[in-house]
Amino acid sequence: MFPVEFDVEATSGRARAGRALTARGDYETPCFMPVGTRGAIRYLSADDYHAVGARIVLGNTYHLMLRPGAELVGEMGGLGRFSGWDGLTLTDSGGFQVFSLGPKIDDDGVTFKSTYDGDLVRFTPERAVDVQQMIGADIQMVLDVCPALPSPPEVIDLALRRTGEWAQRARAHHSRTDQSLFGIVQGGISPELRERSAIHTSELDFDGYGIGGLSVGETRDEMIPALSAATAHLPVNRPRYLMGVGDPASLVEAVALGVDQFDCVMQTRLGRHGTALTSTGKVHMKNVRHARDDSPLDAACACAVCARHSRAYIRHLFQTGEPTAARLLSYHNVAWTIALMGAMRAAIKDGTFPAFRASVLGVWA
RNA sequence: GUGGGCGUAGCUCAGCCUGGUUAGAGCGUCAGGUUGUGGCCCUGAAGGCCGGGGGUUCAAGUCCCCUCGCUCACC
Repeated sequence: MFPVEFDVEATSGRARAGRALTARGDYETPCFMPVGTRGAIRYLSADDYHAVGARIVLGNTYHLMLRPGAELVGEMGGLGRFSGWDGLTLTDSGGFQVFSLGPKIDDDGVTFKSTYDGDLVRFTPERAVDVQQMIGADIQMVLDVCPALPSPPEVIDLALRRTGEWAQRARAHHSRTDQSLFGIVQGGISPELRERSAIHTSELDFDGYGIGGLSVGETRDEMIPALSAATAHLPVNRPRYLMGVGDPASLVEAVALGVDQFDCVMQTRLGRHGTALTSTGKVHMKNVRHARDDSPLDAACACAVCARHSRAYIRHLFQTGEPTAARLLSYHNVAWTIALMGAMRAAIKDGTFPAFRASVLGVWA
């Protein structure tokens, strides 16, 4: 386990601007990590990752294990080298697939039916660590149990207990010293359970801490107190990662509560299907009102798509089903979100974060 | 020219045989949704002189006659 150091460079209330160190380099926070589930951010290539300002790109253990296989990725030099990406990488453990694919769960692990060929796939905390060590991302996540919300208390409680036990097993099993391992806090929308989970997970002394099981059906008003309870009981000198959350209002609220990094598929999913994130809110690019609009997606955006292309052109590409449409909007949405995180970081450092937060909430809340 | 088939939403078609609320579907269009990703998926809306005319009937997209258009086969 690589002992991540996390330097808090500036604070504004509970919000932090920081720098985290991994074996292969550091990253500045607050940080948005685009999702490349199967080894690529959809429609983008490694060259683009730099251009949109990404520093860490996600991969998914479950998907990569099935195709092309963890051994193969390892043989090819690990996820970063395999995908031609010289920035940092993080693999999600497959815990979210426990939520999204509904496998059989027992105390020892989970059994998936492969989404590719129907084969049964057995996953335990130890197996998740082994597979992720082969895939070789800079940061790996423990296998957790992510229940849907709302779920009955006994379901949340069982998920919490298993996540805690599995975290301990993963921690004990992890051996790669050039790779960081993050634990994951669960507990539904209950502040009490979140506090308990945060304390228990912290005692295992991970390199960083994921906060999982949020944005899975609850409202933002339900999410905030649970998130607040979690970050309040996590160590200051380790990065906190709110998993799967990426809408601008939640990003700014989570940063205000001391979260440092995020991932989300929303940016690329919205981009593929025609919605742009802009400084004035969501814009549906398929709408006819853009047909003769020569202006960029967002006049305040510095990305390459906004520098070159009009709304009229992008709408045309969507109307005619050109794959470039999805590419351009995915590119913009990722770049836009990373820029938003950079603006938050700057605002925390120069003392204007409260005003910045209010302005974001004014558009997105 | 003769015989057959087809004309219903922007497109592809159900419905006609056996007449009966306000004529439906898929796709497309328009408007929303999308949160640790299978290029999807979900919700809502707009949009019809049922080719035209005449007839039968209490009632016609539906039955009858005429007509126009498209199409196939045969001369």
